[in-house]
Amino acid sequence: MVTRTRFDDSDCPVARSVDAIGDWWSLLIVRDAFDGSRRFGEFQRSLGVAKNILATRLRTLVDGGVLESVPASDGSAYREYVLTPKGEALFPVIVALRQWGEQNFFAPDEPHSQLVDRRQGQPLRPLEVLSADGQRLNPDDTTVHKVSTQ
Amino acid sequence: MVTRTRFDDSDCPVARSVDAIGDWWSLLIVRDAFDGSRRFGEFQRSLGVAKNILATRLRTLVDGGVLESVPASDGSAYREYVLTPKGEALFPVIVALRQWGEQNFFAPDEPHSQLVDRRQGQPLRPLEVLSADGQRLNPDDTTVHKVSTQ
DNA sequence: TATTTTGGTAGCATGTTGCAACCGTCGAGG
DNA sequence: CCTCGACGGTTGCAACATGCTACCAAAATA
Repeated sequence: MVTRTRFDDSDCPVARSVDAIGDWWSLLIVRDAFDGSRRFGEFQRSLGVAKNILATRLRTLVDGGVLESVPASDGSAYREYVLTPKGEALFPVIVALRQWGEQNFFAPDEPHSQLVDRRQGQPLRPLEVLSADGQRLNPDDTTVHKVSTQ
Repeated sequence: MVTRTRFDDSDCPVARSVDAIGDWWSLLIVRDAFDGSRRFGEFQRSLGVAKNILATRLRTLVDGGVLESVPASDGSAYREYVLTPKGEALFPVIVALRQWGEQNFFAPDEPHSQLVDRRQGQPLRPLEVLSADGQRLNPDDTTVHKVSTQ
């Protein structure tokens, strides 16, 4: 089990997010789910993870509301794991990780899998952090505002 | 040590990213670094992590090119840990995690720390995944394009 | 010079991961 | 039906990672 409740009381959203999906396999499971994996065996073959680990991770993600266990779409008696709306909301996280990886871990000519617009077949535009009025922001342009109790 | 080289040969950028920063503490260290933490003790007090763990994480992040160990800015003989350009490029990842946490782990009226535009004091605009021509994309609008060897 | 702070390391208990073996259920073929 | 392989796990155990505490040297402070 992944039971790290140290920061459940944290007021930092990053900490709670990391608490939910911040281990090695969970993010890759979510990536595969975006990629179309649904069945236990699909995740297992794709990730090469031990079955007991996968089972506990899937349980944790289901308990955390990221995945949902639903009857198999092909009519069989098996079950499938699909992203909930909360899980789908992780899309920008996965895209951000993907773009960071592309830019920092691959030589310019090195082949890698690429996420593309299904319509145009074009790679995506790099994510931009924008202010409320649409200005591009760098880390230095932002600051953490501590909310005491409100 | 964090020695998970299982996916070093993976062609998926997400896997390589997760390999570099996908453990529980690394992302929180990076978050604190964006937040202004520089010294060993700052990270330790902020995170409440054991010192040996923090030491190994900092070493791993420095080895991975995310952080850099530089002489202390106050002229003392100590050293500081600052983000490299590669580390600064994680900004969208942290913002994405923060926004996901805000939207999914806090009651509407529950107080939490907030990242704001330093100029306006306004919270940031939610990240958007855009196609090359600027259209907003949902997960279903994208697909992974496998690059074989090119 | 004495004392505290800083930034670690060492040892050990505990928790987590991962491999392999096992096992009940499902589904297809005959 | 009946059998046999695939599916989706669980269990036991070994190896490894994590975390707590104690300790320590160098740097700052008084």
